[in-house]
Amino acid sequence: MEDIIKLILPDGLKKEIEPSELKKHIDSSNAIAAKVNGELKDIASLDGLSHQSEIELITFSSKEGKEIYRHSTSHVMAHAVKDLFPDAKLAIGPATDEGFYYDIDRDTPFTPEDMEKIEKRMKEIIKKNSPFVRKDISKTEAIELFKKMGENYKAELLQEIPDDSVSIYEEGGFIDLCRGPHLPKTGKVKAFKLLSIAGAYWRGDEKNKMLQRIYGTAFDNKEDLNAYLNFLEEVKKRDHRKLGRELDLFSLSDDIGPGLILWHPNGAIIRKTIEDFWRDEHLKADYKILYTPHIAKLNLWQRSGHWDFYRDNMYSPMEIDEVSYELKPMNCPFHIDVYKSALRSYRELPIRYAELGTVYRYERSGVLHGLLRVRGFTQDDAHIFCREDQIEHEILNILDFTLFILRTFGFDSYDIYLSTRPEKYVGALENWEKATNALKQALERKGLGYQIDPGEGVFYGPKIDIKIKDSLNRSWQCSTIQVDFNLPERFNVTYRGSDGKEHRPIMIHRALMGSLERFFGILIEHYAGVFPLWLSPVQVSVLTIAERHDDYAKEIYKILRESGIRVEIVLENEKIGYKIREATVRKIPYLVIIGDKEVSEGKITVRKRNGENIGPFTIDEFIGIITEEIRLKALSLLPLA
RNA sequence: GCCGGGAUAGCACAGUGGUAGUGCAGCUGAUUCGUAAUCAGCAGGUCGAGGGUUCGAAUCCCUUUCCCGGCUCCA
Repeated sequence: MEDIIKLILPDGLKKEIEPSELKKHIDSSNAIAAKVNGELKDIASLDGLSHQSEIELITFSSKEGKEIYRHSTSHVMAHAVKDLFPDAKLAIGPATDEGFYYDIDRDTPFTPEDMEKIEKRMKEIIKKNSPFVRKDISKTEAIELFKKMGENYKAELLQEIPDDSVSIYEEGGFIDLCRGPHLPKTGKVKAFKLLSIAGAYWRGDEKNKMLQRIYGTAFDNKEDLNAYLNFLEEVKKRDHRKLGRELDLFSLSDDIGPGLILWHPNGAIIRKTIEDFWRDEHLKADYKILYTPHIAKLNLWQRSGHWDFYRDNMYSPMEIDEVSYELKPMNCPFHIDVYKSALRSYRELPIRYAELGTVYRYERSGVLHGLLRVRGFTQDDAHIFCREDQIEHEILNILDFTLFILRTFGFDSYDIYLSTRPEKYVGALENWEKATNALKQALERKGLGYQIDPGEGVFYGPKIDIKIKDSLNRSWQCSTIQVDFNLPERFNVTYRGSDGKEHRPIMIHRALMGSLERFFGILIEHYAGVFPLWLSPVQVSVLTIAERHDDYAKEIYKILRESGIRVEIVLENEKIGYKIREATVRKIPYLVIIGDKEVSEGKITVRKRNGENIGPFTIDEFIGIITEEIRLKALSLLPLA
């Protein structure tokens, strides 16, 4: 048999080559590993391959390549840590989507200075360019080896590996348990950076010991590393907590309590604008708007099952006239009660109740985070009561509606997940089947790509989650659509069918933005605080050059205000440069400049947020332009005017 | 909740045991000015809270609240 290798180059090009030519291709493509007949292998293992095989060369540019690259870097880091701190015990050190980490057990915590030392040592290890050498040994041998080295976490991991033979990797005298593959040599690591230290439980279980996790990232060139570090800077600049303070949008107060948001006027007007939009669109989509109380009798929550399933997230009951009441963590039982306030006919269905419902949930103190994770928040909630045969159609409607709302804010790329039946569930298997299929069908009919999250559904029904991608391509989960068989059962919700008998409706829970607080936080970061005109707290600022222009400016201001524009006027005794700077820092979309020229012509000059000057306009022309931009909810300032 | 770090004027920060500081913001005055910061003066602090050590604590110790980075969890 002829020795032919089917080679797949990193760019996807296929070639048939002689084994002797392989090395040349590896070198020229800068491959760091290879897939042999679909299995990931070290470069070194390719030597002497003489049979017909298919070899795909892997470089950093592929997802697998990055993973191998960063995983190897984490080994180098562990090596450096062991060199500097021999008492440290190693746990696990995998690659992540953006980098890598290594969990380490050591009595004294690592300091930023330690990180510098570790980085320095890593550079030395990389400079030595020692090869990563794989060795296959028996499991018992391996356990003994790691026990002797004092690496009891590794020994524990080994106990659970079912195979008899395991692989270890050695590099410059440093040995680690590892499935591989790895870079051929440490010198392949071209650019890396240690980023942070944090606590992490051994195996992610809070009952276990807290270890120290060192995070880092690695790239195959300095430019990409720097680009990534710049991205992290950009994320910091956009932090909604920072922008929230700078733009005076919201605050948290020690005196009020953690996880409870104060919406300042600038944030509140944005929220009001979003709420108005939300309500208008819901009415158009044939939803009915509800308002319901913030507390209800404990009994209600017992009946709904929340008291059993959700108690950890609920606040302690309060006694009112010897009856226990609970702060609501969800809106559903209230909507059910409204449904039940009358006898319902099959002709009425679907009934769609929507509410901007404020709920309170206990979140552990360590997880609170600005607007993104809070204890009191307003859900853009709705519950749809429908017949079984209406589910698919309703889901289709909701999907359209959701994507429309999200697109309005500039979110047009999504990851969609379909979560199926978990181990603990209620309801008949057959219903689960039907509902899951209805969700699938709807997604497929919309041509929406989705992933299945097996077993990740809620105990009462399957669900669709939509994760949006923001302008930095980060994913956020906001929208959720959940089918529920449980609550209609528990509350004995019925409708009268065409047969005159009682039937059980299906309930669909759905939220589009999720929580207004969280969505607002995401919006702030998505826009970097530069809100589109329709959302901007101050849409136009009228600035004067000198005091003699005040009267004319006040007239302009009055006209704008009376046209429904959110406008302010700055009559301060300051130079125009100062006023423009102040307005620019506050990211105000349009500045109306009034000086001698404008007063004499009876017109206005406009400076756009991006620094561009437009005009002169008559005030009516300008109002025409911006009211149109507001009406369209345009995402960026109109290019021309 | 857990591990680590932190809290000093409205904001951003300096201050390692000996009289609490800087910049911006604020107030007052001067300046009347054409596209990202005019100048001068003034005022502003229980140094997160409580306790302790000390002749003396923003500084050292303990407790506590809150914040930050993670873990776990989630909208």
